[in-house]
Amino acid sequence: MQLEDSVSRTFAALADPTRRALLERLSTGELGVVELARGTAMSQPAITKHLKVLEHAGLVSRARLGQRRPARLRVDGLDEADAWMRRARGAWVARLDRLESHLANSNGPADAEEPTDA
Amino acid sequence: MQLEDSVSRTFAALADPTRRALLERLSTGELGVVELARGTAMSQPAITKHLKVLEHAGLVSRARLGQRRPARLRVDGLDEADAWMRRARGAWVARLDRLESHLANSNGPADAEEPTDA
DNA sequence: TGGTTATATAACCTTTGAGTTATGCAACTG
DNA sequence: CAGTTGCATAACTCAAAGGTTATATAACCA
Repeated sequence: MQLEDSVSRTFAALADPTRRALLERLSTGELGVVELARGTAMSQPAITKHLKVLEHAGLVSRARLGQRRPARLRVDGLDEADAWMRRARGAWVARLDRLESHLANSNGPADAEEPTDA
Repeated sequence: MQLEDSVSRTFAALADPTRRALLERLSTGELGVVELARGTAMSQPAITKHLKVLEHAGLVSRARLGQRRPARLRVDGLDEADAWMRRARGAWVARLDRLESHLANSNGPADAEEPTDA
């Protein structure tokens, strides 16, 4: 996971409901590890690990505030993943549109569905 | 993974660069397993597995076309995950905005940063 | 019918992920 | 100083992810 690209790290970080819940809670303000651990039925080390994953994905940053290291959301951490999704959806929809118009124009578009390789 | 929620399945599916590459290739049209396997340096069973993950995430559907079972993109498969990201980003930005205006109005907003618990 | 092609499944291996408890360490507090 | 609090790390378990090869199934072709 260390060697993966940024988009993969972000999606992987978001793929865990526990981590998404942490992000939601952090949207109300910075919180420390112990505070995050309360109310999750999970141990403190587990939270630390999840925070490390989120930090690696660029979704949170850790501060140094005396004895505490509160986690803070990084809003732009979503940018790359969001861009990927937006681009993907755009391309897919565009293709479906082309396909529909093709279907409307000609009446024998089967060759667009049947790959030449098979 | 079977028991996970839909958003988690989608993000997990997108977290693998191989699967994202498959999706990109599928955006040019339906493709069968063997065709997808060509050019990926991966075995055919691996592709079948990835397709199953993508199908479970609602990102592709499999057709039955004679002997072949071509995979087709499902555009709306991204909807839930996209909605989560959009909602999250909205909430985060909103909070940062509140924080900034708060900082601009009063000059002692430290209590908004220091959780009462610590 | 027999052979080939497309796909799925089985069995296996290795790596990673997510969690635990126990412990260390640094910083604050009396 | 001693004690406590916040967090990190170590060492471990267990399950799942991602890949492989070998094999089964099923449809097409001659």
